[in-house]
Amino acid sequence: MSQPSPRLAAIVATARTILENHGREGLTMRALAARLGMQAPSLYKHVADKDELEALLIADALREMGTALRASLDGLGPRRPARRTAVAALAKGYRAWALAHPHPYRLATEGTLPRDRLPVGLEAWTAAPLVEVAGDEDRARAIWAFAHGMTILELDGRFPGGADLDAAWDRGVAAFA
Amino acid sequence: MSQPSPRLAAIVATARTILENHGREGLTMRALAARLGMQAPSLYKHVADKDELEALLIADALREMGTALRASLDGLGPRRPARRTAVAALAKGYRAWALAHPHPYRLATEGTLPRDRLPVGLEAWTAAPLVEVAGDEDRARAIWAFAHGMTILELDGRFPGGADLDAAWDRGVAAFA
DNA sequence: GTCTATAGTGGGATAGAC
DNA sequence: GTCTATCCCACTATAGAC
Repeated sequence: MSQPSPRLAAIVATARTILENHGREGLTMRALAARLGMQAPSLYKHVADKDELEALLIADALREMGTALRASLDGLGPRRPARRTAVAALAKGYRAWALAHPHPYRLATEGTLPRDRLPVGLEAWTAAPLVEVAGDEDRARAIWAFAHGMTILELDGRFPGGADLDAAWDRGVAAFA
Repeated sequence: MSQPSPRLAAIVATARTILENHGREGLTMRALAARLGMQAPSLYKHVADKDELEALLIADALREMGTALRASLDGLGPRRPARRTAVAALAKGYRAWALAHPHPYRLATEGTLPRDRLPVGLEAWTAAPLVEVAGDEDRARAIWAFAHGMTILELDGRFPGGADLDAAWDRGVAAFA
């Protein structure tokens, strides 16, 4: 594992800022270069292509999500919580991270995951807290589908204006407890 | 309500074919015109812009989804089924339609819904079977989120290769029964 | 490692003649 | 309602000089 050059780290950090502020479509090689005070072609000395840059951003997002999920469980204290308590905590942490970082969340969860370009084991590491709490993989997948569905539908403005999304989340958490 | 011209109907039908075969990105005004044996600018005599064309396709998809959901319930016979039975039937019909028409499903469920350009009441009509079966709107939203999450994650290849998705669906259906 | 220049691709949309 | 001609935009990526 070689350390990334500081220059590359700066590029990724700036790309993340643009992603947060302007979404995936706003993240162009030109915009990124301009913000770094360089020309777009120069970026290709640091990154093979745009897909590689996106993969780096996805990896960052997955690491942050995994950290957020673990922090949610840590907040419950040292004793092993009831499953419903744990699922509720994970759901809360999941939703909170996604709403705080909608564009990185989309990048990391929509479309095909570039598994070839991600660190080995990262995807599983991110999901591990949920798998552990759910008890088995089938339930974990169902809970994840519920959480992702609620999140992406909320981000896309799919629920009616007056919808009580807290209540819908509670229904799902209760169902899977 | 004026009837659409037969020409417009043909344009939408051809657009649907391209969408089914090549996805949203494959549906360009040029490709559509070529398939119709005309030039791209001519399309603008029938449609204001590409967004309007997409809205027509979304409306078609919503009508088909609503029809498919109703057919799923009709298949259960004249007697009022138990909720779990009804939810299972809706889930099966929902997933089947989406897998049979992945690109129209994506178009109709991903991103912002152009409500201004859709027939009034269509969105609610599509969702009505689920709302009725669920009993209340919070549960309906939770079930929809689960179904959409399962569907879109499956379409995006997000589950591991060996995942038993039938089992995950069953878990969700059972949870919401 | 940065630059300039530019290739190559693709897209949505309009003007005006017929 | 269709055509031709065309504009404008934006993007990724490469070549070669410095």
